[in-house]
Amino acid sequence: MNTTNQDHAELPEQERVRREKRQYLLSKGIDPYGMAFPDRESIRDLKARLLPWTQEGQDKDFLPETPVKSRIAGRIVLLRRFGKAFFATLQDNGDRFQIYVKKDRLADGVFDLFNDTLDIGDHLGISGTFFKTKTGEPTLEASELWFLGKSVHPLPEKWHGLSDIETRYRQRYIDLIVNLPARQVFEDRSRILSLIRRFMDDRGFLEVETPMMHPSPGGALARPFVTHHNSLGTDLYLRIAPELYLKRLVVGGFTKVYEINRNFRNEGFSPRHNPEFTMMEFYMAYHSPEELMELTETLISELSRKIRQKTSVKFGDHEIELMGPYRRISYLGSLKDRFGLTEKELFSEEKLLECLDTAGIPVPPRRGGKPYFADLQNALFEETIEKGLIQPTFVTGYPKAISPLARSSKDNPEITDRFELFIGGIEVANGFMELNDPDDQLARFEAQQESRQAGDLEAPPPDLDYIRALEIGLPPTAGEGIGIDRLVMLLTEQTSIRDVLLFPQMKPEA
RNA sequence: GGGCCGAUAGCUCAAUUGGCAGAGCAGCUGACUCUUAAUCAGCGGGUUGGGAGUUCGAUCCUCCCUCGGCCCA
Repeated sequence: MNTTNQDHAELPEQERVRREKRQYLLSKGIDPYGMAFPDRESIRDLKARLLPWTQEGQDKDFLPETPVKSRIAGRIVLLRRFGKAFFATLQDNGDRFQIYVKKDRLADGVFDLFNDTLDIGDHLGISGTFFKTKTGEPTLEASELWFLGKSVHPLPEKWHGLSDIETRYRQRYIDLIVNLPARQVFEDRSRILSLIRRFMDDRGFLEVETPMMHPSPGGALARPFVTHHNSLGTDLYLRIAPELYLKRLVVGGFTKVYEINRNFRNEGFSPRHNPEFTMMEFYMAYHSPEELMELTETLISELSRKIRQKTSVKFGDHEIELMGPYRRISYLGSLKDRFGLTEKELFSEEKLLECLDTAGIPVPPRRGGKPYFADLQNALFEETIEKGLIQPTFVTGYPKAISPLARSSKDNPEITDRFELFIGGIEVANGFMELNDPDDQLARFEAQQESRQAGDLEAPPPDLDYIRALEIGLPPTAGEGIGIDRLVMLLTEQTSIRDVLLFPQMKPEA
């Protein structure tokens, strides 16, 4: 990245020429980087104000009785020169408007100065009068111009734009300028976040912020990132989940809380995984998982209506209906049906291994700390059932062995009151009745500790302060986590998580 | 970690069997005061991602590396 002012000779021609223009402006006493531009009207506001004269099918000669004037600013994204006049398209906050600059309408020398130095990419301020061209295009004719920022690096070509995926992610600022649909995804993302907050606030939830740096990782099964606190002299872990802190708050008397923030898991990237990702977790004391599911259905269909103006989305090759109620299947029941197993065979290692073999699924390794049949069941479930859950489906009745923070079901102590929501084949939400028996919780932490000692790096160590909080007493509480990035993917119809993250994680540039 | 695919001008892409690396846009020069992918005439622009090898000769074949995409674990 060469940024010196003098040594232009070695730069690519286009950048050299732009830097020379910048120097020329300076020599004429014009600041190529401009100043604040007061009394500016946004292009969005200007377009709204002009609506009476610019609606579809209106005559090009239909103009306001008294001339409409405006001061707008924006980046030049298209430029058409005509010797003694030029048309340019300004882009301001994603909105575009055409301007027309005519030599004989400007003070002496002004036209040549701008015409000789303006390039696509530059920021320009203009004061002018609204008119329509002979083809009916709403246009602002310049009476004065201001240089608001020289762009010394050329933008991608106007027609094909920027399509190189790597550059789009690494130099997102260019992507956002030239690919307006990409920009729209992030506007939608922002609106989704604000709609979710309003939805939760309207239902009496309190938004809270709990630590991102944990002395001990917990609340999920995942490898953490480690960081170091210098003055404490101890390692800290970027959180893998806020769960244990949020439930401490329910113990503390906040009966309905939620947090929307980042979690960090030390794993690889994929079209559905980024090492840091956004989750909403929320907890409702005295409520049930049943109510969580209803709330989730309402939230998702409402978001879709507000963002997409309908309740269905096109996701990859699928048309997905997001209006509830969603289909429900049972974790163990679906396995029983799929493989024709009896209740007893469902827990037989021999029988489960047979099913894996038949389905051609690799056998998971034997691990300490939890019964092997649970890992076998899970491998079967993930490979045969989960992937096919395209339309929204709640899976209920997860086994206790893979649900270390969920309460056992009253009817069957081997399964928990837990559900996961799958949409488009991906896990979007995970909720359950929280385990609030401190002795049971301690026993499950100890089982995880065994897994950990047996080499399972995803199993977290016991959190004894959390046990102490449960001893104070957690009311019966239902809690859920919703993967916000994945929800945004669905609602914006993007099949890669990187297209809903402004700056997805990338390896360092060479 | 494994497999497949990709990286060529600022951007989007070509390049026959291994034989002087091209086009459009963008840029520069000139013409042009209603264009909108403006038009017309002319000109410049490359360490073909990096390194090694085979060859008289490599964008092309072989190997290694970097980055990216998809699939798998």
